[in-house]
Amino acid sequence: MEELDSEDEEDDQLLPDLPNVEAYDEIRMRVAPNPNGPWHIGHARMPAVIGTYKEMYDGSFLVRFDDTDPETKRPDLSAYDAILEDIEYLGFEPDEVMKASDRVETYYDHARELIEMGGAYTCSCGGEEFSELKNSGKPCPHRDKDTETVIDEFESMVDGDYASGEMVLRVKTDIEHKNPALRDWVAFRMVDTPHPREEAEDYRAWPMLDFQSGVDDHLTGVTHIIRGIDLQDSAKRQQFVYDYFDWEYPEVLHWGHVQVDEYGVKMSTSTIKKLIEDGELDGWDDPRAPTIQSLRRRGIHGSAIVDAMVGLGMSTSGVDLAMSTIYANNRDIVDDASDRYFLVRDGVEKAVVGGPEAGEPPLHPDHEDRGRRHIPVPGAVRVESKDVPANGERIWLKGYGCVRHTRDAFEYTGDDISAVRDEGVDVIHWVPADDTVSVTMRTAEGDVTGEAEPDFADADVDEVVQFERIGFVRVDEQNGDESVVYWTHK
RNA sequence: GCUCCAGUGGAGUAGCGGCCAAACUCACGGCCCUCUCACGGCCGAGCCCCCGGUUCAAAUCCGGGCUGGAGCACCA
Repeated sequence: MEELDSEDEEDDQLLPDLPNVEAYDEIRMRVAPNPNGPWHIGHARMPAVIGTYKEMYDGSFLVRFDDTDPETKRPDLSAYDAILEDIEYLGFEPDEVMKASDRVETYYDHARELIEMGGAYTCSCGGEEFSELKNSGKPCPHRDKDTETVIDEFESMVDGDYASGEMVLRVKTDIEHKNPALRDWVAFRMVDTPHPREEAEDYRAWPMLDFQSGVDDHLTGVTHIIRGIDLQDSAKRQQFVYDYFDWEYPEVLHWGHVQVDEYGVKMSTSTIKKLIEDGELDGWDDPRAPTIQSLRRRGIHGSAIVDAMVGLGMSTSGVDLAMSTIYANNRDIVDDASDRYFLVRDGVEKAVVGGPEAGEPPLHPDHEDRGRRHIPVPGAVRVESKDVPANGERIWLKGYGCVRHTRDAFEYTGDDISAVRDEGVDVIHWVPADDTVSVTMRTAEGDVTGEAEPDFADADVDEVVQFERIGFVRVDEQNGDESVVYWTHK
């Protein structure tokens, strides 16, 4: 019974326990992005889960930019900082930051050591040629070169004496291994294109992910690796290197791919980059882009994203993340603080006959103490065309009173709320016919324009407000009678 | 073809031998509250992929199948 009680206390933990935590003094993890662009929403899962585990175990994590491909997945120089900013916005602080392209000499040293141990060989087979041998479980003729030749050829690789494709260094694994994915994989290859970072532009022999990452994980004391199922075989590949060096492989967990609904744009860094280059998107923070920067500009809090990502758990199957989950999380955070205003899109002007000179709805229905807005009625108001009642019918202008649609005007019929409570009159939002604030609302479906009530000019840039009956928005620009807002969610 | 991995309401997760004709979050529908279609409250919705087996007892264990995903790159 005592055992049950003590277990109950940890019953509501967010994520399943990491394996074998007792074996380590400190749980250490890493986030290893390729800096080929700012992050899309799916990337948030890395810091969200790893950061949460860090908190659970009072551990640490480092950010390591795996930027060892200057060509195919060429690093974007601005992405290094952009990614670190994304992580900070999500609410996490890395304990350390490093770049693989700063550590190339370390990889060379380990390659030399591996060669000395007979664990690697230089190979000049063409890709297809080798693939055929490999698939039939046959070694290539280079496999049995003597160590000296291998060292010489590797140094030539390091010196940049070969062109791309001429020579690689392979790890000697098991050419007959039942899983073809593990047979004698490439550890280093030649790349003609210089690395975009000045510090690394002279290197031509670049390590492949499995070598670089395997060496780094050990050298940086990583105890737990969490990565996608696309890297399922990586641990098994890297195990060969670990065996040569007599290292202990960290614990590994894999998760499936995250798919996000609601976007027309494919969630891939290269796709988004192309759309921006082609001018289809205005930038990484375009509201139509499925990126972290975009959500940020829309006024979504990092923790709303993090909670949704953590909620996906650690399943290895592919998962669909509904944006509505992020929105619901964010609404929880934002609703109480957001002041209310009226915005009328697609407005129709109606003269108001009779009635007071202004309406005064509260800034927030649950917080009368915040005060009221003042919306003048200069003889006419503007309402959304879909809200105009049929002729002869009544409608309640929120914070103002009841009007009847007669001929082409609104005739004031009083402020007895029983019209709404007992007689079923609908309540709508409205703005004065003049002196409104022109608003451009940027949404994932494109820009929407409208007129906001005068007091909306008081809303500060960066503030999240709710346009009643429309949704929440983040104020992006305020210029007196003109304003740009970004759609947050309903 | 070879090798891995997974399969619980619309989405996600939890449960991992009896307390489970299944819990939670989001979505959806309905009702209530409300001068917002926000917030809040209540209700609805699953034969736990299939077939066998083990067991007094299976969503939970075992075998087979089916379906889905991933890898077999000089990408990460």
